[in-house]
Amino acid sequence: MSAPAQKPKSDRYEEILEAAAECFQKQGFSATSIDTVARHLGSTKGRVYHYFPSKMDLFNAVRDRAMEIAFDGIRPGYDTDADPIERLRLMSMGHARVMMLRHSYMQVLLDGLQMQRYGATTEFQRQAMARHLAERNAFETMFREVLTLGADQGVMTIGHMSITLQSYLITLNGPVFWYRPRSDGSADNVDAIAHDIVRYAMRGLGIDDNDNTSTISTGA
Amino acid sequence: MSAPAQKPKSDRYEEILEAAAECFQKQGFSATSIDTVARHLGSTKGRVYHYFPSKMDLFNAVRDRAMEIAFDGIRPGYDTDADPIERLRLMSMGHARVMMLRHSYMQVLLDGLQMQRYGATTEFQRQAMARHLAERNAFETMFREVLTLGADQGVMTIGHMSITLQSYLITLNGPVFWYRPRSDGSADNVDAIAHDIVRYAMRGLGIDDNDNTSTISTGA
Amino acid sequence: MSAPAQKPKSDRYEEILEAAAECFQKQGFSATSIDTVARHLGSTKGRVYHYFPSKMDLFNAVRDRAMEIAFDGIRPGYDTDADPIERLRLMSMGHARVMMLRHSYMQVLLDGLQMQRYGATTEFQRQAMARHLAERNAFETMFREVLTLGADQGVMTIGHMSITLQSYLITLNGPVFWYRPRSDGSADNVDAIAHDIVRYAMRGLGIDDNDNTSTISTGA
Amino acid sequence: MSAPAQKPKSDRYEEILEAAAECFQKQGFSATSIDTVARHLGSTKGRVYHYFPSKMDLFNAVRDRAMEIAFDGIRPGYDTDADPIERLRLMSMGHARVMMLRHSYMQVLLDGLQMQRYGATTEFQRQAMARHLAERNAFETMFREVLTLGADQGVMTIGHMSITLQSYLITLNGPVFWYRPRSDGSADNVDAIAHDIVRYAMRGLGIDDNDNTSTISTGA
DNA sequence: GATGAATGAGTGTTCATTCAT
DNA sequence: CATGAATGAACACTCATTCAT
Repeated sequence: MSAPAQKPKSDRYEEILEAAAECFQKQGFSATSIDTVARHLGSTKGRVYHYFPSKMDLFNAVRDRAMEIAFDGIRPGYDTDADPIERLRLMSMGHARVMMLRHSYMQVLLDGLQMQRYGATTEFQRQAMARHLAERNAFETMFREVLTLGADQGVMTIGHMSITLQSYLITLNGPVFWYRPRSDGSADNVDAIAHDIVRYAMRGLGIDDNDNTSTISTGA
Repeated sequence: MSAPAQKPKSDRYEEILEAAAECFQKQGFSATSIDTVARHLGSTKGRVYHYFPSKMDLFNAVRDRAMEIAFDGIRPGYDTDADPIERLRLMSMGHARVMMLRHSYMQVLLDGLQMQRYGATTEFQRQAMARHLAERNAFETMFREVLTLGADQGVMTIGHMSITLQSYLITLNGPVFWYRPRSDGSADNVDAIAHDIVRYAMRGLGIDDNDNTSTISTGA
Repeated sequence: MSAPAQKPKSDRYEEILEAAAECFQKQGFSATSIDTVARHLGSTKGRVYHYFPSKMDLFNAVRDRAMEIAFDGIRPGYDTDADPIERLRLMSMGHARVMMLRHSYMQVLLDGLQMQRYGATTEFQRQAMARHLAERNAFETMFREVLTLGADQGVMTIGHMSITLQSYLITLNGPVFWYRPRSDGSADNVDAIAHDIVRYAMRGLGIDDNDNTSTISTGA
Repeated sequence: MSAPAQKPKSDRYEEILEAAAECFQKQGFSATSIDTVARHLGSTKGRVYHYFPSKMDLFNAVRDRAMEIAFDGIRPGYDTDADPIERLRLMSMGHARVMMLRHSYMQVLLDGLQMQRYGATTEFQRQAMARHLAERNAFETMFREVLTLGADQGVMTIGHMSITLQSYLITLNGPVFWYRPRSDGSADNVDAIAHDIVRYAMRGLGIDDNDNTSTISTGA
């Protein structure tokens, strides 16, 4: 049930990817050196370069993986056979949870979007960037669809679609900026936080569940 | 005394700060070299180092300036003698507008927050970081106050205060991620965009002006 | 016994040698990596290292082979039972032709001579270098012998023997610097070019056949 | 009288150029590291990079300087108001002498010509290469002119012009391959060697001065 | 025999920083 | 004030070589 659809390349590959995700998240692309990643792995650069031909390729691989994870987070909700509000709620909860549970990958994802400025020098890079932007578009479109449906049915209040969509998504993305996973790896009240965020975001669309309670524990 | 509150250091100083803000925004902290900033100024490194003892100090100066700008954006609304909803609206509009009009500085601000780990190597650095975090806290507190007031008066619906506050602020910050200033420097429909964003954000608090129109022009 | 004088090691060995000759010729010793050679073979490094213990050994092997080829080019002429002029002409034609027909190997040979300083680090290396220099000496001596004979018989005009010998040989080597094999592998007018070069070189020794025609076709 | 036509950039610049010429000569382009050059200078890489933006630029600078030197060697003879044979003799003597006296630069020059194979990756590089080839062409053309003149006047015997020209030049270039400057920097019998080489080369064109003596001292 | 993984030393290059002028 | 020179520590990436399989 938890086996990933695509075969996991190799344990080494996954290991490096994970380490890279954490480093890129903690320090950003430029400030992360391949040596840093290698040290994180307890190995030398050579290992990294054996699996990834360049730093940019490594970053792209992390970003691609992150994108997959993001899609996996919303697809169940998107595919549900329900009314737009319920579908949106499920997608949003899925996304908000991923934002916390796969924090490293998600932060890299956002960094990467800001990164058109790092000047895609090579043709290959430009293609990778274009592909990534296309995927982001596809991701946004899934939300846009459901929002449009809700607007048409008169159950959601949407002003300017693009602005509203961006605002809605940025709200769900919020945890990236302040959430820090428990160092002890314990369960955490991720669900409760996600619930609060989604409620706030959906109210912005005029959807109110009249439930004003919060179950977030105040932590340690 | 007609001198402005904070004396404008010197034209040279301001010039460098502005150039640095643009460079840091375009490429991020790590990817920006002092040479880049100097070239942007049409001078050499020497000038920069004459005014700022290190790259980090330059960055801190930009960040401090950005923080000032952010405060300036919300203070008029905060100081207004009006009900919480109106104060919040004014503060939010001010912030959203600054987010677009002073885009460079604001992006640097957000980058800097993610960056608690660019090695606070020196004691001096740690202090600078601490001071900055304190200022950010003060900034948030101004919003928190008004939100608390609104909640107490029953005119705003707030679940978990921290989550809601973060969500509210991140929504206003949204433009940093997708707004690009008109290259021709023309007026732009900043106000219209800000209006839409603020309406969305406030709806999340249960405040609805029932105005569902958008006046955003679709541009050139 | 019908086996050739030097047993052809193995097909694999020859294959690698040939590929290495081409790579070393195209890019020089330093710029050629073992990976490059392997890729040229359509295999991986392992194969190369299986037959040659180090890059330098591979290079030495190519150089040795090149030396053999050079000897093979002049020996028939040298062994001919004829007067010095005819012997010299045959040797020279043989050498000039080899210079074009075995272009890769010959270029490696010249490169190697310039390279007495690629750190003869190991004792083994020093021996290989010494052996190679001895062979080069033997090669030059074959020409020197015939030249001396010609001088003694008064049919060749030779000033300072070493200078003249070096000048004579470098002239024959000329094609290495500008000859490029036809990419379509067609017959080419190698003989005609060789003929012109040899005539020029022999005139320098005061030998003139009074034939001033050239049969070089101007190509496609 | 010995002041160079173009101002000598700066002493540092010249110093680096000279060191680079020696290193490139001794080890070739690929095998020479910037660190090697710096060590040769008794400084660090930084100095080299302060004056030359890249290794390739450094190499190009050396090559350009070498080309100048080569031109300076033959121009007096070329400009002389005399018959073709005398002009050719003067040019050839000049070239042969430069080949020994400026040995490092000249060897780099020849290496550079072989180097089209190092794949000119950047557009800028391609231009530099093209410019260099054009200069080499101009150089060859000066000889070709005089040879054509001599052939027209019936005082030189030239078969196929290109082959003969290349053979002639390669003969003059000969010392690059075997000449080693006296380590004690003493005067050396450069002129005597040049004289022998030029006589050999010109005999190849059917020009004979009937002087068969050599004045080369047998060295230490 | 041959491959893929891994390493460590190096190589070109960048860059923050210092300093003499 | 500002520049140019210089340095040393990184950093991305390459490569000869070794080794387990």
